[in-house]
Amino acid sequence: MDKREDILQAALELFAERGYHGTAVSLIAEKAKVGSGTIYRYFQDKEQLVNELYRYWKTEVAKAVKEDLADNLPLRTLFHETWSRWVEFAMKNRAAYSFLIAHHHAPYLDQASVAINEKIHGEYRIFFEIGRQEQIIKDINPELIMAIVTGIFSEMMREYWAGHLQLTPELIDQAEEACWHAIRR
Amino acid sequence: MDKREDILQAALELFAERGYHGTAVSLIAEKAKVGSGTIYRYFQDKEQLVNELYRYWKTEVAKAVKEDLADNLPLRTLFHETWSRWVEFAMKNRAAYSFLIAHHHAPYLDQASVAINEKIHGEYRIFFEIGRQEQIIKDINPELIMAIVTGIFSEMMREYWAGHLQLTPELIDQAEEACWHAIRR
DNA sequence: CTATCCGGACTGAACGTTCATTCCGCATTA
DNA sequence: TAATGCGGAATGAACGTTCAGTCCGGATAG
Repeated sequence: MDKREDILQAALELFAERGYHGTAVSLIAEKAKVGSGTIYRYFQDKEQLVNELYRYWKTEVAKAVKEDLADNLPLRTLFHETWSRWVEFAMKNRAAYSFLIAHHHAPYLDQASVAINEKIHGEYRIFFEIGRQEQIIKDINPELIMAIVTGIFSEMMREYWAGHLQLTPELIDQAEEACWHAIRR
Repeated sequence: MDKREDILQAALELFAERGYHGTAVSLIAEKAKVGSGTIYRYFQDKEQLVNELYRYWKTEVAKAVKEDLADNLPLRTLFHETWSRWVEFAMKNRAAYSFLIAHHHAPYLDQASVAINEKIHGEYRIFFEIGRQEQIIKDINPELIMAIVTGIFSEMMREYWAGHLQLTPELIDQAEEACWHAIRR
């Protein structure tokens, strides 16, 4: 019984559902089945808790997307593989992905969290920059390419979680293809 | 000097920047230069205030996008016109658009707000459904089409406001074209 | 083996602060 | 004078955080 894990898990779910300011520390304690004081044995304060969560899951997604990924795949194949893994992660870890997009630009994220964010963002962007040079991807600002891909993906997940969209394998493929049409030359 | 307007404007900017739970009523009062009690002369409580704001601006965007819009335009032209108006609105009313996307699925939105949401959502979707029948738009779930378009658009604005993207007229056109490529047949 | 002791993980009541909301007296207008 | 609009101090609930005390498993003493 790892209390630190229990606290992180409870906080993740509550922050994802109710937001940072909408979640009282006592509520996290209750859900994690610990005394509220215990939270302060593991985390300096509420802000450190949310940052630790953010960095942990941001890194987890990046790991899940990258691991055992053959390099020198053609870009279209790489895109397909990445898209699939992203979907798989988001569906397996709804609270985590939901938490990440909700806190993406939150003012209480500290320097370290912002740094991790930019690092990972850059790792994805580089692929589109290469594709652009190879004239596979549209000749437009790679930041816009990133916005298109992440925008489509996160909105699709939001609508799925809101119950407006059924994520069948066909729909996931259709979304991927549409996304590719948006960014390919 | 209309205090009700002052309160709505102050609340809009604060909610957009700091979120609902992150904004104290006293802060709204200070920014609007009224006593905190005055807010309760115009609004039942904080929740009614946020809902009134939401419905007001949701309706405003819809109006701005629709007004004086010729019907029987070809869908591609209609899409261009809508995209342009949407951009114009978002840039002229940063706080309002930012507020709207931040509170899109918030749990404190009441029935009336959700109803307006669905009504306007449906008005947009119908165009894509027609385009689908006319075989101009991809033969996929119209909700996915909606998610693609709103996802690209709102992510683009977020990145612009975060300072990561310069919204030049060319970039706006490029984004529109990319978005069209995603959804056209 | 049993009894006693001990460190520190843990709890939750309590603290000071901040919150949303109410209340009341003053100012303004009629 | 009476009625209304308003500001901001007052109120109590809820917040994040603290801390005195409890509990428990293992070390020590008998």
